[in-house]
Formats: sequence, C-alpha cells, structure tokens
Amino acid sequence: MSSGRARRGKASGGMGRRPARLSAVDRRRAILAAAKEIFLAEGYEGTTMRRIAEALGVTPTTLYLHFPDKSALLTEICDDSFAQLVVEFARADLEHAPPLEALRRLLDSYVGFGLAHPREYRLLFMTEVPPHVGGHRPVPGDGATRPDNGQIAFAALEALVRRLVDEGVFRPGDVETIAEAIWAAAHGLVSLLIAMPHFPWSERARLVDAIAEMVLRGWTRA
Amino acid sequence: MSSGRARRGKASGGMGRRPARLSAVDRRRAILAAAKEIFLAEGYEGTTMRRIAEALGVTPTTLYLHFPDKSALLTEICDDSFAQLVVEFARADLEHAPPLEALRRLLDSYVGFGLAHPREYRLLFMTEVPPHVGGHRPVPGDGATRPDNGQIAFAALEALVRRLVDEGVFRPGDVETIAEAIWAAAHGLVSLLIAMPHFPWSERARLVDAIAEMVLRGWTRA
DNA sequence: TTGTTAAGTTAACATTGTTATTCAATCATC
DNA sequence: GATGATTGAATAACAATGTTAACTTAACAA
Repeated sequence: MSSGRARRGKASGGMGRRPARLSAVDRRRAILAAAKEIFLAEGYEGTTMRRIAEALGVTPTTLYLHFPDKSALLTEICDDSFAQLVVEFARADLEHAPPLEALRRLLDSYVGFGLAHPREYRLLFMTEVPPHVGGHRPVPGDGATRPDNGQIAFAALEALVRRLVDEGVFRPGDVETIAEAIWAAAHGLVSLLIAMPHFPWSERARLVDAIAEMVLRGWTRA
Repeated sequence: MSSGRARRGKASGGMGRRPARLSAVDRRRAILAAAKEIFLAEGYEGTTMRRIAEALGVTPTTLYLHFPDKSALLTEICDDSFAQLVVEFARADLEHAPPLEALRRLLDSYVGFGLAHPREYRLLFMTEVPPHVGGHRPVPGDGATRPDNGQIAFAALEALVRRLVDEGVFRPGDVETIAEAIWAAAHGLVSLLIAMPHFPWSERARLVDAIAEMVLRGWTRA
C-alpha cells in the first residue's frame, strides 16, 4: 500500500484540470449525493473526505466550503433518511388499516428502515451524544434544529397503541409504557444486528417475525 | 551529534523517567487496566493509544509489544466485562428455580447489569468495531474459536428457553430464534435508556416490568 | 477597465494508528 | 565479577486522516 511521492502526471492526490464551477447550492447537493453513496458503500469510518472529494473531481478543501466537518455530512444525510422513515410510516397507512395489521406493518417498516440504513440508524439511536466541546464556530448554512422527525415517528406508534388499547385489542395498561416497550423490542433487534454482525443470528426474516409475534401476543388480550 | 543526549527532563509531552520494567504478564495487565479506565471514560474512538501509554508512563510502542492493535484491547476488555455478566447470570441461580421465575430473574439481572454499568454496556454492545482494514495479518495466538464469555452468557439464556419450550411452558418454536428475540427486547430497553437519556421515559421499574411481561406473555402458551 | 465576491486550490498542520530500528536492564553462565 | 543472550522499552519515523490558513481564479457589476 505504499504510495510514492506526488508525481506530477497522474493525479492521485493532485487535481488535473479544474472542475466545473458550481453554485453553492448545486455543489452542496453534489457533495451530499457523493457522500451518501460512499457512506453507504464504505461506512462512516471507512469513508475519507479525500475520497469524497476525489469522486467529485474536487479537492478536499472544497468540502469544507460547504460543510463544517465530516459529521455534518452524516447528520444531513441522516435527516434525509429520517424523513424517509416518516414517509415509510405514513405508507403503512396506520389510520385506515386494522390496528393489529397496522402495528405489524409499522414494526416491519421500522426494522426495514434500520437495517437498510445502519449508518444512519447508528448515528440516530446508538451514538453517544458528545458534550459538544469542540471549538467549532457555527456554520453559515446551519439553521436551527427542526422539530424532531423521530418524535413524530414515536407519536405515530403511541397513537396506534392507544387505539389498540381503546378498542380492547390490547389489554389495558399505560399507553406510553407499552409504546416504549414495543419500541425497545424493535430497536433491540435492529441495534443488535447492527452492532454485532458476527453473532450467528438466525435468519433475518424469522427473527423479525419472532419479534413481531412476541410483541403482538405479548400485549393482546388473553 | 552531541555525545550524550539528555535522556531526562524532557517534560513536555515526552516521557520523564523510565518506567519500572515489568514482566510481560504484569505489563499486559497494567495496559488492560489503564485502557479499560480510559475507554470507559472517553469511549473507544475518543481514546488514543498515546493517551493509554501516557497514563502508564510508557511509550505507545510498548502497547504494541503486548497487543497487536487497538481493537485487541477492546476485545479483551469486553471479554472481562462479559465475565461479570456471566457471574451475574449465575447468581440468578437459573438451574434451581421454576423456569419462568428463572427467566424473569435473568431479565432483571441483565437489565440491572446494563443500567448499573452503562459505560461497559456501551462498550460491549453498542460500540462499532472498525473493520480492521489495515495491513495486519491475524495474530498467531488468536484462535478465534475459544468460546468467549459472551457466548457463555447467551448459552445460559438459550438453555433456559429450551427448558421452557421442552416443558411446554413456551409454545413450540425455534429455540435460538426465541432466545435472540428475548435478548433483543432486553437489549433494546437497556440500550435505549443509555443512548437516549433525554427521552421522557416512563418510570424505570415500570418499563422493566413491561418488557418482562411482554416477553413472558409473548412466548407462553395461550 | 476595475473592483468585489465567491468557488476553488495549494500546501501545510496536528493527530492518529502503527512500525523499523536501536537501546538497556535483567539473568543465566562462564 | 565479566560476558553474552534475551527481552522490555525507547526513538524516530511513516502514512493517512480531518482540518485550516493563505492564495488563486472565474464571474459579474460599476
């Protein structure tokens, strides 16, 4: 893996000709697209800023013109993915389905989302929130944090549980607690699969089934 | 150059006096102890090999005399923590209790362990182990086949589930899958509480109860 | 033309994990 | 005690990473 010194011809590190000059908005979008692709392919740690820049035909410094640091890329990508989750929930059509069916669908889409976006999932639900000690000044484009998409998603689950309890499908109990327990079960599956990929897990589909079954039978009336 | 270099007194970042020369076994132990402390305090990514060495009054190179790389430290420390969990499981006295009672106790001790040692828990089950991408060949002494403590702990759960299925307390099903699902539920609770301390959770005792109830009713015969 | 602005580059900095090489303390043996 | 091997530890570096300071160039308005 030895890379020699920078030779003048081939551009492993040095750029050849200048890239097209894009507007800030377009460059931003292009960076996000490239970053997402590489993050998904190589993982967060496995992705370097240089690699992203190279894919764009741009120097690494350019990335810092549009994003304060590497994690900002992931954060923004995650926010997009989270919106997808909300969409996924909506697509489960919770309002108009039989509630048990709806819960089942919700669990499926939650797990499906997590396993389809393990990077994002890890950042959203498994990352230690740092004390934000760093000496970073605020970013030009960085607005205030919006109302959390995650809370919206949890509210959907909670509403569904309330409906199940009210209709007598679930046995009575504290709706919030039940919703949290169900979330824990789904999250436990996703996060374990993500964090411990070397464990000899059962077949995924069967595992998801087992979790859903446990949740449904665990709360439905005897 | 100059005949005798100043070996001492370079206080700025460098080493002071030579450390006590320890036997390989003792040095290994000392490294593990220091690494564990710092890992727990700063997290895996936040811990540098230099920092560990500094805490020992030793140069970073010394660490590589006793461990192949950074992740090896994490692996070994995790194994120790798992041993604690195994002890906790044994203390639940699974063999001699009615199986449902035993499962309940096992869940309690698992959750208790996680919430009592959130740092260790995070290290064990939530830390990303980097894909070991560098040009390292596997260490000769590393059998990779010896049953680690984590597998022992899981085996205890699995045995208990098998007993419950065999005795007809649980409805029939794949024992491994059921055990994994139960683990997922317990882990989901612990890891969510650890990772999202700001979420407005229900009271802890009630949550633990809800999880246990969901698990037990989820698998017991109708 | 000139001047300003914003997009981009060059060249580095500071850290990181890690290693090739050298030094020195211990210990068995003469 | 002197000698030489063993091995714990240090020095000094390597390459890669995230990141930044300082400079360059395209576009456009006056």
